[in-house]
Amino acid sequence: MVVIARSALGKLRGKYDSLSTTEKRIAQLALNSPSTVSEMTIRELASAAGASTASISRFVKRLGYANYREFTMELAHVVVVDAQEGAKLFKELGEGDSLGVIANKVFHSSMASLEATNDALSENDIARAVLKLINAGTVNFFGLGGSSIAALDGYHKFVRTSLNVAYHPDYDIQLMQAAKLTADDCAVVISHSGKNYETIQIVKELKANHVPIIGITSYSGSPLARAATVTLLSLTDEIKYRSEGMYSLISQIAILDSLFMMTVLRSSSRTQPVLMHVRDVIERTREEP
Amino acid sequence: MVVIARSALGKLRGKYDSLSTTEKRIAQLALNSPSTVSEMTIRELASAAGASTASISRFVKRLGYANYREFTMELAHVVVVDAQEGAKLFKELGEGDSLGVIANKVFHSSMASLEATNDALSENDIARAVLKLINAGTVNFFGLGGSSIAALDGYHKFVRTSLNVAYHPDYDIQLMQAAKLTADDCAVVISHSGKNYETIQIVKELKANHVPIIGITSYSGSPLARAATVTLLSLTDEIKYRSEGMYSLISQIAILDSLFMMTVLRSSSRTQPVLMHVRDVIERTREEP
DNA sequence: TGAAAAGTGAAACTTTTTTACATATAATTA
DNA sequence: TAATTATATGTAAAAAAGTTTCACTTTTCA
Repeated sequence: MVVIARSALGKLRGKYDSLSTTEKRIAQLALNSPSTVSEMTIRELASAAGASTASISRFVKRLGYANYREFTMELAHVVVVDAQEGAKLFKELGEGDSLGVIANKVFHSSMASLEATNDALSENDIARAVLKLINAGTVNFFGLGGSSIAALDGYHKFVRTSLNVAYHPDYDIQLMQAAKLTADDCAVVISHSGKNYETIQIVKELKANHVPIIGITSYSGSPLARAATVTLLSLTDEIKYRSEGMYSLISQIAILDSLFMMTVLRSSSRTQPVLMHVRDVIERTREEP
Repeated sequence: MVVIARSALGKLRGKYDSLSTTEKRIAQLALNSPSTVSEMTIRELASAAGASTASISRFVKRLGYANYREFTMELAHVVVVDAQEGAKLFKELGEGDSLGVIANKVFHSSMASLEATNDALSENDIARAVLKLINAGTVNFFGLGGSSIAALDGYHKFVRTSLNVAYHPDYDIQLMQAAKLTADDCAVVISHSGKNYETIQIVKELKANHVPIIGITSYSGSPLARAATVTLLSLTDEIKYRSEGMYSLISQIAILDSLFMMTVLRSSSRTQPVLMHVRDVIERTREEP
């Protein structure tokens, strides 16, 4: 027969009535403040309950534990479970938050953003994007302002592959670069809002040259999303931050990570040697040269 | 001050690198199967780890526990938490993986990295870092290679605050910049390995000038971590990737996000107006000018 | 009411954990 | 490179924690 294990508190309540006076006192303590008791030694509990250590020892065995330590361990479990049930959802960041709380909120928001972004990715779109990348003559990253960081990251990643990649932080150069591309190349355009004026100028230039565009943006209705050949959405957690664009960066980067890994794995035999070589170079720069 | 306790696994990961060989063996056991270890006596663990009971005792104290029992107790906590989140283990990426699977793995690894990083952050360290930032004459970001992206991101974020920030991608300029700083300034040095030769040169220069250093690295035992005034660990999921440093970027950025939010919220009245203003400027560049 | 049963604490005993000490090994410095 | 210092680790003794025995008390119930 399968017996569902009761929690420590359950056992205590269940057997409470069959306990002796001294043992009831002990049980009472454990029921009232399991967390405190879980941290006590057998002596401490004995003195707190006005009983002898021997009584405690017998008491826990009566409850079905092999020894005192097992008992305190289960009590601790109870505490954790309780604490977790009490954990509430994360709200907006407030000025009263302690540093630990702020860190938790930031991290969990980032994680939620990643989850949302991952959920929203369609395999179909990804496949189209990867194909464009693999077959492109040159892969060009475009991003301005906050998104320039993601674009730079994309460049850093893909430069390790056998693909020909290009990126320049300056807007004018990006625009000129866009003018030079053809339908055989591929452009990765990153913009949180998808409607930044300069970015759209670049997109127009690319469109004029029939360059395939992989757009990474947070808004599916934005000009960038509408103009792109393939749109990959970098979603952010619904939580409102003082500076919203900030949190799509991590999602943008994760999308680039994915594209990178896919590119590497897909064109494996072609890319692997280059990747290895680049990694070796990096390794060599560590410590004394 | 209320200190948010790090989880046992967080502490383990955080200090892992600075442990001795024997202690690493012990940590490994605890990381691999916390539930088993949590039920072991010190003798059992000692024999399982091929160490003496004395080593175990010292080991737990180094992690910050008062005694062995406290350690096993916390490990038990972890078990409960882990079990509740449901196991979501991902293996190494394989060439046979479909695109959807690759995306899932990448995203979940990033999320796991964020979780581990968050876990390993101690409120104490964060507080010290934020204080250094807020009171610094100028805040300077240093990062080379892959970490230059995180450094640039840090610059982008903090430039919105009322703090004076600086960053330049070029190594020589970074080095010169480091030479100009004083004890009144603050340096944020980012390096995945924490031992890149050029980065260490910068660190030495900073040390010579007594500049407070906030180090962001993945290895607690690295030269950067040892030299830094405050070290914040950007952990990565244990899963092995073809290109390991790649995945600490997201953790690095999340740490910077946290520092940014804290700085903003802490020095609220001083920062808020600037932040608003910068945001307005950004807003104005959207759509037709 | 009085024998058996159950409850209890003191103390002996066992096990577990910590600390002190000695030795080996690595790192540092003169 | 030798000397010195710091670090790492195990052995063993001390301390602490936990369990069991046993004698004594209280309760139960025929």
